Amino acid sequence: MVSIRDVAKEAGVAISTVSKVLNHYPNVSEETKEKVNTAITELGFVPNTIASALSSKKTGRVALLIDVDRPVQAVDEIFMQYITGAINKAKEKGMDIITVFFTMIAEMNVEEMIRYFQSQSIEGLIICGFSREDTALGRLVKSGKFKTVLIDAPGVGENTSSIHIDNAKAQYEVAKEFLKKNTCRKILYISGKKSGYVSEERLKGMKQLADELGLKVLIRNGDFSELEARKLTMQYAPDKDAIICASDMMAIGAMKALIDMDIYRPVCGFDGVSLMGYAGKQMHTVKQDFKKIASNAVEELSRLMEGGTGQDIVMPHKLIRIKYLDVIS
Amino acid sequence: MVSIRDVAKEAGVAISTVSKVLNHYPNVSEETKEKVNTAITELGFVPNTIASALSSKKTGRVALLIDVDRPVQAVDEIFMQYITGAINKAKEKGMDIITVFFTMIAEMNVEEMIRYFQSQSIEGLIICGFSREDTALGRLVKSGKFKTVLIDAPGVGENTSSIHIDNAKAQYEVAKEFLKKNTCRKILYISGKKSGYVSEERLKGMKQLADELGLKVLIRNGDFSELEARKLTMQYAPDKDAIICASDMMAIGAMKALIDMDIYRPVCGFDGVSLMGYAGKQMHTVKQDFKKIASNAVEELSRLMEGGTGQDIVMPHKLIRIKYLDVIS
DNA sequence: TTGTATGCGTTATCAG
DNA sequence: CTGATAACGCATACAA
Repeated sequence: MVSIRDVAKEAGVAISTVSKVLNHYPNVSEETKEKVNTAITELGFVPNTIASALSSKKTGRVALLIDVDRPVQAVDEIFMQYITGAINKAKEKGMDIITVFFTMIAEMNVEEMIRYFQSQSIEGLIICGFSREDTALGRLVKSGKFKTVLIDAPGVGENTSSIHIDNAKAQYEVAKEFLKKNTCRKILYISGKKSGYVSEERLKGMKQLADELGLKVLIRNGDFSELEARKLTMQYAPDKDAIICASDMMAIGAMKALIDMDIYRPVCGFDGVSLMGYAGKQMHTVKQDFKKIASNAVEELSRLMEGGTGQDIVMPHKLIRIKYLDVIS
Repeated sequence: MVSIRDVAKEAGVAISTVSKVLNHYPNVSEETKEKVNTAITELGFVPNTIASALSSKKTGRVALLIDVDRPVQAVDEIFMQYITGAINKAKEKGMDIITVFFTMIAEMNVEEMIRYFQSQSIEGLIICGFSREDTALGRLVKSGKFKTVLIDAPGVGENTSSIHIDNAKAQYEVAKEFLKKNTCRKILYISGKKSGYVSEERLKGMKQLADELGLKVLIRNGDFSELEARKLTMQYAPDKDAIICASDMMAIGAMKALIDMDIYRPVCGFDGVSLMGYAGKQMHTVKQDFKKIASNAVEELSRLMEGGTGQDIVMPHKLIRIKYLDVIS
């Protein structure tokens, strides 16, 4: 392997000089800069990030933590968007990113987690799917050992930022739009998890709209499960006018149930996954740009690692309707 | 940060001794092993993988190369399976894995690719979605600079292994099973890419069956595209008895087209993605365990990196039928 | 503006 | 079986 030392020799300068041009230091004459650069290309020199990291004590490595326990396909779509968005932006910024699944650290206590990430020389974390119940992970974040960006979870602090859409507003808007097309008064609202942040936000939006329009809303928790939504629909839908769900998967479960029951009720979803195109009916939903969100999360993490302080970032959303032919073309 | 040096001091031994117990060298007395280990836990020492890698010149880092250009959802499911399978196994083996998308290296020539992976201290590659047309990537593999495992592509060599199911056999079997339930003679076979390895293998299996059963098969390339399969179905299905596709996505496209045309023909798929549950009809298909395949790929790569020589690995497959209620529960 | 020297935390070689 | 000590490739404070 050709090292900085060989480059120095070839260019007839000192090692430190090479290092300086490599890291774009000021105070290097154009002349020597050129000498070094030609030597670099001639020798095909590749800086060794490992050595660089060891010496500078800056690895630029971050971990993308993802909550994949359940093998649900539409969730795959969302996570793939997160992963591609994050990885591409990381490459662009010269950062190094590894993907870590919750299951890999599920059994660990805080100390073990810290040790694990330290041994991996991780400097920052991006967490998708953080829930209040996950106390170990929560304390890891609070420990301040790592700069952290939380996707879809609150918790802004000195070295923790949060990024998400305005879930309450989005739910309010999509439901409003949905009800404009379908005049209904008795609604079944299938919420997410009982004490989940996004679930609560969306529920808040729904309640606000219900107040404004004087709707009669029955609220049930579907746990973001397609199957659970199916059951709730079968149980409660018959005497309701419409079903509004806090996620597309639940909306699909509800729609499929309605078809099997052979009754029709309009259904409204949330997330904008392409599976909606296969559900049989075109539904209203909220489209989140997961890729962009992850991309911005990486950028925000980079800012934190450079000394910035935590902040709350709100991303835009769109109201859409998804149909099969759009999805496949 | 507490280092090996602190541990040595605490345990009252030399640095090198600590290193030896850390790496499970023989020739270390139980006594000193204990002294060192207690010191380690007391101090909460975490070995620095960066320093270790620099010194040993072994990073244990591998890259998982994935071909995500088209944003197709069922493909997401497959890639997520690959990713989780690979990452979990890598953690288990103490390897370090980064995910790289084809788009990130698409513009590079061989030299640039080599440089990129070297700068990342990558020692091995796992490639999913390699196609003959990708000459730069092909030459990267042949360069021998990195140990490589190819998923679903041929190319066994000194330091290259290949892992895949027996595509010809699987296509033969699933089509046979399918035709046992649906007595047909005139078949539309929608193949994948014209000169793709898996496509050719599957086509081979189909042809063999056609010979055996004296079927009349019209072969068309669907390019693994749902939309293309839809078009082909609309064009050719009316005077055929059944449609057999080289992928589930194309099978779904065909099925949806048939529904829209309001005619019925049995359809057979290949891959076993859960989206099949949403297609409206229960179809025959081949189930691949993508997670296990990726997991084994990592294991194989590890073997290569330890000096093993390349080999061809054939994974098992299953014939199944997917229905909605199975998918969501 | 450039060069020298030291250290980052390990591993590995070789003496003892 | 254990301990010095020289690398590994680079960054950086400091001297020139």
